[in-house]
Amino acid sequence: MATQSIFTSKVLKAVKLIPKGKVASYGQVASMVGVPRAARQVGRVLYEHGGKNKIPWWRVINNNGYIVIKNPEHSPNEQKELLEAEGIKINKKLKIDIKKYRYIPTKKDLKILENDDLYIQLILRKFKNL
DNA sequence: ATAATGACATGTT
DNA sequence: TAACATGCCATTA
Repeated sequence: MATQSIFTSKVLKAVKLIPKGKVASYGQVASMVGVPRAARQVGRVLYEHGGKNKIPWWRVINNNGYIVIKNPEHSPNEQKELLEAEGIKINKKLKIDIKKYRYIPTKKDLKILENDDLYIQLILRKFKNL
């Protein structure tokens, strides 16, 4: 296996920070690792690494609250069941009340991801207003 | 070095 | 509400 890029390793680290019973959006994870507009890249990382190294890939959904997984090894229904097993309610259209379940990162977690103080303040404000 | 790709996000119809 | 359009950027070809 090739050496992972900084971006990839940070994404994996960030996803592991999402607590059981909570979810985060792709764009949110991108912001957490310092590249706010790299949501699609977060999706690609999970496509490759989902199911490996205890990565809780199922806790990442899109910003509208929908399960949008496209991976032959992990179906939308599998993701739904994994989330329900953690106590999250999901309707028939695979929609989640993201306002209710969204993980708001802590300063400590954002420090772990090597963000500087100014940037941390910035994205904390951003997610608290959701 | 250049171009295409896509587990997204956001604004406009 | 849903469909469509545009912007994005790490990877890959």
